[in-house]
Amino acid sequence: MLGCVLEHETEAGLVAVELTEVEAYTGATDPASHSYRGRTSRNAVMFGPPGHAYVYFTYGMHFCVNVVCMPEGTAEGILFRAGRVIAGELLARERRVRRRLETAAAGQPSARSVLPARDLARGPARLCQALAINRSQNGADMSDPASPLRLRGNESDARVGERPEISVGPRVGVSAGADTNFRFWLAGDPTVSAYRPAKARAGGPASAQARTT
DNA sequence: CGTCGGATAATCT
DNA sequence: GATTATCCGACGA
Repeated sequence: MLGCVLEHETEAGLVAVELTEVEAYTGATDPASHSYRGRTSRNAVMFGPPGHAYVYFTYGMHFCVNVVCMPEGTAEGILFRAGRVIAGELLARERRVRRRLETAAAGQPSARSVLPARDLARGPARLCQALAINRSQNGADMSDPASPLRLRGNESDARVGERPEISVGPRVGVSAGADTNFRFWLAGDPTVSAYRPAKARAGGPASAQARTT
């Protein structure tokens, strides 16, 4: 998927990103996968045909998008973690800034300067913000060129034909399966998100028992 | 620059 | 009731 283009056409216009960072989730064999414990209403799309979008809501405020990768019944997919905006940067910037203002609305106005271009889709939830991907895109067929949300190759990239250098490492923010190197990114690309380990449970496993109030 | 805590609600146990 | 495939601003170096 690295180097491929994900684009979303809405009434507001088109935004496209070249994927620079992805993660694999291998379902039944992967304790970090949402589909590890079988089918639920949330992950149902993962059990469907490949090429469709599995969009999920997390942390009470963020969306992330995967592409289903295996035949019906096998719930494996690729999470799109980051991309470089190659079309519709103004629209992407609008969406990202608007979200930022909404978040800060209750507090004091932020005196921060302009968002750097590399941060527009740097991270799975930011990528969904920039592309306006939400619950209503869950199940969309991204393999259909006529679909508003679609995947394609990147024929216009000057690097076509070259072999990109791909780095590999553990996935971000997962606790189970943290030792599996299922994260892949274009080496040295500035739009790749920063690695963060899963949030440690306060004080470690021992204090989890102590905290029984 | 790095590290930390709060926000915030669907989902699962 | 706990956890979460995250982001942002604050703070300290």
